[in-house]
Amino acid sequence: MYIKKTTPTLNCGLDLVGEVLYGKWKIRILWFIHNGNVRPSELQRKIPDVTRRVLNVQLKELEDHELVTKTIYPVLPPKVEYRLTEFGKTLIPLIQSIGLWGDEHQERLRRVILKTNGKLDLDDVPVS
Amino acid sequence: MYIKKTTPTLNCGLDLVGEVLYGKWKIRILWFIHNGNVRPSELQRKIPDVTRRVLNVQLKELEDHELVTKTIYPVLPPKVEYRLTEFGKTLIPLIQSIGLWGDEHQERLRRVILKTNGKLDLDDVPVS
DNA sequence: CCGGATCCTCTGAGATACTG
DNA sequence: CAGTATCTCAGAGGATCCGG
Repeated sequence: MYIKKTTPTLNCGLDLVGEVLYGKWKIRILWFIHNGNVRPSELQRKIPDVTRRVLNVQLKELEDHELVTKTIYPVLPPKVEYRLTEFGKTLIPLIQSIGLWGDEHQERLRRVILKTNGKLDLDDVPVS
Repeated sequence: MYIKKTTPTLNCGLDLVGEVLYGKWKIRILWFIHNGNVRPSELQRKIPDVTRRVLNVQLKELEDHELVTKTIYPVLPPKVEYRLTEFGKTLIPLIQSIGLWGDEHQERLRRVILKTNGKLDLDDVPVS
């Protein structure tokens, strides 16, 4: 899940949040970082579908938006760590609530999503 | 602000929420509908930047996902009303929390967003 | 282990015009 | 007032390769 940039006019709080959370993997990244320092390679293992390039791009944006900080250790092999800023941490409860809501309504959500996507499991559909 | 479809594998609640909230205007639509019945023309006045086509597409998806219901009155001129389902209503507190967080951190958010976008309001910048 | 640069794909969403 | 059909396009994000 991710939130995407949209509004030309940034009036309400909802718009502003959209700006900083925009990006396909932002929310997941924040979630995985939320308890401790994380290295890029760990992140990639946790989120296997994202490529390194995109991961870096989105981390950079999160950094620019002051939600995470990046620490570079001048060692060999290179070591980099990300962690949430205090500001970033204030976002975690929200992400958690959203995740909880999703968990609570998991069955219904799966049902309506499947219904809509038309990705019915053809395996289960009788030919009749 | 909007949440976009993403995850091929729908494992956690976060992913599921992403599926149903995916769409550039979904969250705003839900927000505007959240206290009462709303007609398409009203929605468009509230969200002037969206086109009728896209509005219809997203409303249809919200309907398919059982977050809103559509009522068609067989009268002339045509009259249509949308309202939240009970399921849809359970989502409102989350949207509200996000909006509140955005409002609370409004100034900081504007700052970092402007900094990043580089879209400084040239009007307000003294020539000096 | 880490990041950056290039190239390419794909699809959501805008514009427009037409019907009931 | 409400809905649908085409056409088009930007740009987010994926694939790959290379360099420190």
